[in-house]
Amino acid sequence: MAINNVEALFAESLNELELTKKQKSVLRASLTLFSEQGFDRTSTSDIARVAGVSEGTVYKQFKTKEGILKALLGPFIQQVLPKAAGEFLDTFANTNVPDFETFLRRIVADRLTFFETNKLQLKIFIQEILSNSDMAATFINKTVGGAITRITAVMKFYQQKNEIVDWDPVRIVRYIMSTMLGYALPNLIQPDKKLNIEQSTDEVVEFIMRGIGIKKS
Amino acid sequence: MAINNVEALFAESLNELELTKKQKSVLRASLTLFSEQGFDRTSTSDIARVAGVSEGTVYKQFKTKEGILKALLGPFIQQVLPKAAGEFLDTFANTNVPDFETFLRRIVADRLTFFETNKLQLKIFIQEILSNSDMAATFINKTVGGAITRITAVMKFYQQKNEIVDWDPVRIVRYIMSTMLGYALPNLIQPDKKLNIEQSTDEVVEFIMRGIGIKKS
Amino acid sequence: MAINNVEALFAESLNELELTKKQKSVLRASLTLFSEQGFDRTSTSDIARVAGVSEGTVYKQFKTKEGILKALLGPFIQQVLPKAAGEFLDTFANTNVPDFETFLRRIVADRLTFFETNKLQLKIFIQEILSNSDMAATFINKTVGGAITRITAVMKFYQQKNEIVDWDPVRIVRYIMSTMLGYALPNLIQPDKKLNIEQSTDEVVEFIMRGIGIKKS
Amino acid sequence: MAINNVEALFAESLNELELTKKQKSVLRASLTLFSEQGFDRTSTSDIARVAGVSEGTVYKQFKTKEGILKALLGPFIQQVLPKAAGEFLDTFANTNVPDFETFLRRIVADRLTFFETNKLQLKIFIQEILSNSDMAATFINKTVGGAITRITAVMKFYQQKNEIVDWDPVRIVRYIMSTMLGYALPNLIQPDKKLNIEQSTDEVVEFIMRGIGIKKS
DNA sequence: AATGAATGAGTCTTCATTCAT
DNA sequence: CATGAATGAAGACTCATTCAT
Repeated sequence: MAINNVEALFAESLNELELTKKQKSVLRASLTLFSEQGFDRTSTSDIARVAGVSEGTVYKQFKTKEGILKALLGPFIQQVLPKAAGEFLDTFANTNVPDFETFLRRIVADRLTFFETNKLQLKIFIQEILSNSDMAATFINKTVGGAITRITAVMKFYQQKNEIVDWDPVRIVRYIMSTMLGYALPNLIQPDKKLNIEQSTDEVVEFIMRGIGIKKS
Repeated sequence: MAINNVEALFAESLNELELTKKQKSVLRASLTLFSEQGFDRTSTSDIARVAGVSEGTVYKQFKTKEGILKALLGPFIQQVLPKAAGEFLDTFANTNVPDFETFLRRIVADRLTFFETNKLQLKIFIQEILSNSDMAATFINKTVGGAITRITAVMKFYQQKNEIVDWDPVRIVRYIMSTMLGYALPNLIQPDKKLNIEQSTDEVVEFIMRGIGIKKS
Repeated sequence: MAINNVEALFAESLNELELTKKQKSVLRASLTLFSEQGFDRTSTSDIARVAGVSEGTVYKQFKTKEGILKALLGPFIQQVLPKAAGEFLDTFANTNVPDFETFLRRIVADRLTFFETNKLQLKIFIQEILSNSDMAATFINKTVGGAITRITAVMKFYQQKNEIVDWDPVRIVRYIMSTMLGYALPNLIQPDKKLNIEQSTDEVVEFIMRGIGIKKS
Repeated sequence: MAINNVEALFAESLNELELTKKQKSVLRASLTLFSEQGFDRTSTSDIARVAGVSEGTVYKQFKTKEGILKALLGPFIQQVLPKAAGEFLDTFANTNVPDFETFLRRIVADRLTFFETNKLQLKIFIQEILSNSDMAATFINKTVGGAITRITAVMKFYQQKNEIVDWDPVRIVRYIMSTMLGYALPNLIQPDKKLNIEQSTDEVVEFIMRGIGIKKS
């Protein structure tokens, strides 16, 4: 069964929910099971068993199985890009505008930490995006669109300062993201392995700076 | 239902099968449906309907639903990395060893073409890898392991020629792959859009060469 | 779920119950919901919500969902026929025995008023009788049987006075009841429409008197 | 769960369905069970067991439990009133217009036979009408409305011939129907008892003719 | 070879009922 | 007394798979 109201995914927030201990246990069990086996291969009786509650309890707070998915992914999605964008803006709010490498390092470290913290949600999110075209479309429209505009502004700023190459900002963002993804992806497939954030950040920044930076003579 | 014998996925090859017109139609329908909705959200009756055959016919050649998946992914998986590795070896078989950029351009163009051609299989493959840990483990053991060894040799070769930075070859391969992935991924989510192979190759190579290349003075 | 102890339905009386404001609210909500959607399509949580109480409160007074039904129908059933029979007896207690038309008019007006007042209970009662054979059997045995005897006596009285045709009293009662039913039934289906008691009584009596009356020459 | 597409009930006809032996068995079992226990108190596993088939088979032809209900009631509803109305028209197609008593006797015998033959469907139909307001509304709009017009014409015809009293035709029809109902209803509650059509018809006609007929002097 | 009716285990979901707070 | 979280037994429905025709 496909997810009907993907819109709702982006509207609700987990924080607003009053969750009892058992209901949190349901979410924890669902997070594990969905990420390990996928949404469709996880039955609600699996969830109940792992959460140590009855199946009825699973449905008390989350009216449907999809409801659990929404409760898990909603807060996640709201932070994937928006927070990054917020970070950019905060950066400019500071009078001390950093050089691009400092800026990049901050972003990369922040996002790698976010990915590592939300590894399981990210895995579930990707699973859904690959088998639910609505999900993908809505995500792109609601989330990606707005972020691109702001990020582009940042890139142009550093391009004018002649710190990075004069490529299409979208292209630059693509490289930053895909390089980070190169470090994050293997950990999605084997979630028990932990990402070394510091080293990864150093490596990503080193590579990206070579790839798009401009050496001042 | 999880896939039981992932091992078998790597053993069988579609080529060995004698397929009638109707059976090919079943595979074509399955490829489309699996990639659009995911394996679990696709029912065998969906497949039969889209393929224009009876459900009985679906089960004539492919004993189970998983059998269809194996028939689709088996040949694909055997080519994801192995063929790339083969390409490397062929390169060395030639006496005319090219410079790294030429070598890189050939690999990138080849793999981007492969991804574009096998977009749907790739999408299904990723879906499975994310919800079937057996699949991931077997893939890594059987396929990735062997490729790494050979690729490492190639990288070291060019490092000794001082054409690329002296980083861990695995790290370099990670960047090459993730940069390509940055171009391929959006097309997985929206498979109707076609990748401009030439331009993408140019851009990938340009970025990678800046990122890991060493300018000869 | 079928009703187990229909017997009990006829034993208990609502009057014996001490009902708090909230419990009356439960009964009122149940009456509305049962009559609109039927007993089975009404959930106890619906009742609790409409009554503005918690589900626990619903079960405080009425041990089971069937208990609510019994509380609603018990008093109703005890009045459907018995009171009519009582009416007959009272009539004879009077020394002024009325002519049949007067007698009939009194009965019809009384029963139509009763139906109109207890429209919702009647609707629920019919629903139950049609899907609960125990209910029907018990009702006939306990309630109808006794009434018939007394009513027969009344009919024979008027037949001997040569006011009505000499048909089987059961047949005559059938016509009286079915003619009244002809006016009551449409209002069961559309309970918001109100029955015009006076006009209906006039019409019923006019028709019945033509049908079974004997003109004195 | 209420019935969603009552409209469909009136559109489809059982005759159009190709039913296998087992599927007919499902309908037969459903007819019995629904009429005995009611729609809601009958589970699909009950139906399967009584029909001697698997639960899957129940759902092969009738996509939902409601689908079975529609298959049972659709053909019934199309004949409740329409056929009666058709009968009237056919009567007028004959040059030998019968007197009202002959006409009435024909109608009553026909409808009592219909009720007796379709006793179980009628019982189910009434159950549904009492717990599904959509059902009632649609039935009245689609079926009753049209019939009234034609029946009214017939009544006026006999009124002009001075054979029956000059009451509102709707009122007359009400008496005819409710008197018949008086004979049919007890058999709904105890469906194993068979209605004596001939005697019932005689009695109904005798009573109705007294009630609305006009004696020619 | 092909069909599609038939199967039955398994899934999501509802709901009457209980009980700790 | 009142609450509502928790339970678990059904119930409607799906679907991979089989097999007689």
